[in-house]
Amino acid sequence: MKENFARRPGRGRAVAVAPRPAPPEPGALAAKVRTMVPSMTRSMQRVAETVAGDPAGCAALTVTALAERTGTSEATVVRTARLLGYPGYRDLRLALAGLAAQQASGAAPAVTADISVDDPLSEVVAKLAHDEQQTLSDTAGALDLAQLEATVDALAEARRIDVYGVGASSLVAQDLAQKLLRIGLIAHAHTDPHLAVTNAVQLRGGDVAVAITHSGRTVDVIEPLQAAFDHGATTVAITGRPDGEVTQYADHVLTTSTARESELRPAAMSSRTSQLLVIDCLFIGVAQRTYETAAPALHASYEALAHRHTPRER
Amino acid sequence: MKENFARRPGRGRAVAVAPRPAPPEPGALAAKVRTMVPSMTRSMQRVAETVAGDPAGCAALTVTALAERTGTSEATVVRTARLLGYPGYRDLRLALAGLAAQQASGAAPAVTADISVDDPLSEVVAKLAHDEQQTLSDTAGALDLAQLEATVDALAEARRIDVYGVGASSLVAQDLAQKLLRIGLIAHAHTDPHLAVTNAVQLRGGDVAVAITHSGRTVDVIEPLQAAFDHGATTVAITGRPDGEVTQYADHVLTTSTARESELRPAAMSSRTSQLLVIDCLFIGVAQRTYETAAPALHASYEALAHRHTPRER
DNA sequence: CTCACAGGTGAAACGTATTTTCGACGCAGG
DNA sequence: CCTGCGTCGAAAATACGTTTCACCTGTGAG
Repeated sequence: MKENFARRPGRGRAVAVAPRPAPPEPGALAAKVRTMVPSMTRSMQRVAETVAGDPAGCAALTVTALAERTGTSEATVVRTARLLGYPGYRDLRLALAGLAAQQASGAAPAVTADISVDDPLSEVVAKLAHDEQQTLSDTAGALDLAQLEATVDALAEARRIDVYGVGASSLVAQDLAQKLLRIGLIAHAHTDPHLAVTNAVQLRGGDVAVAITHSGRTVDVIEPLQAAFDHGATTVAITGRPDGEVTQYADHVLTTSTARESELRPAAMSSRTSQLLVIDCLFIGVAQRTYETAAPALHASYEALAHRHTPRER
Repeated sequence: MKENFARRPGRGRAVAVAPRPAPPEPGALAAKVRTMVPSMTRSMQRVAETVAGDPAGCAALTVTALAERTGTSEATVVRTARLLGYPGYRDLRLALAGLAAQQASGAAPAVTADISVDDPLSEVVAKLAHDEQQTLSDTAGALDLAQLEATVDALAEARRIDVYGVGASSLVAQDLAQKLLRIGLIAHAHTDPHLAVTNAVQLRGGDVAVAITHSGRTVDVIEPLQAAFDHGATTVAITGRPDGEVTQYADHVLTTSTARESELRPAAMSSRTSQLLVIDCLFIGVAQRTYETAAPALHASYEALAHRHTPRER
């Protein structure tokens, strides 16, 4: 496309289409429309106003469709786009899509309310996601890095690691054990309180015991931790209640945070998110410190599972 | 396996990507790219990553230009756009413009860097928390509400519910089963593939089977789901790969999203966050629908555990 | 080692959307 | 009524997006 010197010379206003007069604006389109409208012909005004009134809708339209909708022709639509500072309709349309996305995202009214019985599912999803995100930032912000570091160091050099958790926390305990096993450490999660105590008394200095309990008062978890503590193991408590009984027997305490709970959303639910974040931090921390052995171990465990997947597809 | 699905004639197989799988999303594009990239061919991956890396820049490009920039052909670009859920490149471009506008206005630089071996712990915590938050919004944004609703309905009225998951997903499976049990449903999580199949063949119409697998290709989970499917149960797949084999035997597919993975952060890690959010949504949804029985059941299970906590409080 | 096959890939044909051209029409002032 | 000026849209011209199809590459069987 050659230079457009054949442009109409008569109208001084319509010079918006010089080589590059101004970069097409992102969202200040409505304003542009307002300032330009007076200098437009009737047909162009219709187009401009339609576009400004419903960016999202118009972004979905082709020139032809928009022309029909405004009762004008394609040529007029293109002319309007030019007047608004875009090289052509295609670019106006792009800007329109951007504008639509902006005002759509701006319309996020922040969902902090509780989940209620008659919330539609879309609301439930939004609220849950929001709550968990909140829990994550709370946890990350409140984590005691010194305690975390100490725990990581202890884990990285442990001869053997026991993890205690019952109920909802048992899953978190298993998650931690699984992860540590994957990088070559000797870790075991105990769900049965009797077996947990039985194992705990086998621990000695250099071993690590981790207790996970949201309430900090779960006896089934406190007992094995105490046993481990008494036998000289390094003990760690991951709990939402730093003042709970469990911390009495813990060398290191990692505090998880609690989200607002409601009838439909028991505390166990949000505490899990928080606990898992702490677990992940521990895992990464340990993996970093034992990178030489962790990396190949991770790889090996991945390889070992490959044949358990269906072969085809990429 | 036999083809005894004549009982339910209307049942479609392998239709996870039907004519209109999901309306093209506005901003959840980066997430979509991540979930789809693994199932893409090399050339398509290049296109998808270029597009995800510089939405603003790419929005200004024509098919031809983008093809050249990625060293591929127009055909590949269009194919990629299709795979991402858009009718064609034109619409992908529109979405790109929207995304660009969004992140321009958001202006949040975000710490998206990978976690590396020598990051200090404070950095690790921040990055992990951020990544998981990202995963949560991605998942929430990409969740197919219709599928979710259908699943919730099926679960709420199920005579019996079986959940399959192995490895990291087994914890998620257990979590779901635990939660459903708490509100009075008959749910069981199967970790042992043999037992899972054995149980699956006992299912019949009105029962629900849920398979959880990030890869979508875990045979130990696919087999029981197929057995359940063949026996007339309503089947649900929770997977990060909507094109995986598991979806062939699933009446409803719930897609989880995938975060960027790195050497220190295997995919299983972020998929868990995503899976758990889906689980929670299912749980709340079911609890809402069965509120009359769910509320007292929740209360009862809470009471039952009270004596397991140390009496004193601070 | 060769062959046949499956699937990914891009060149080019094809159809559609956008842009440009050009003449018709309306209107004001001679 | 004619003339000049400017708006407007139909249709031609072009750019762009989409589809087709043949090639190429890698793979598994003979």
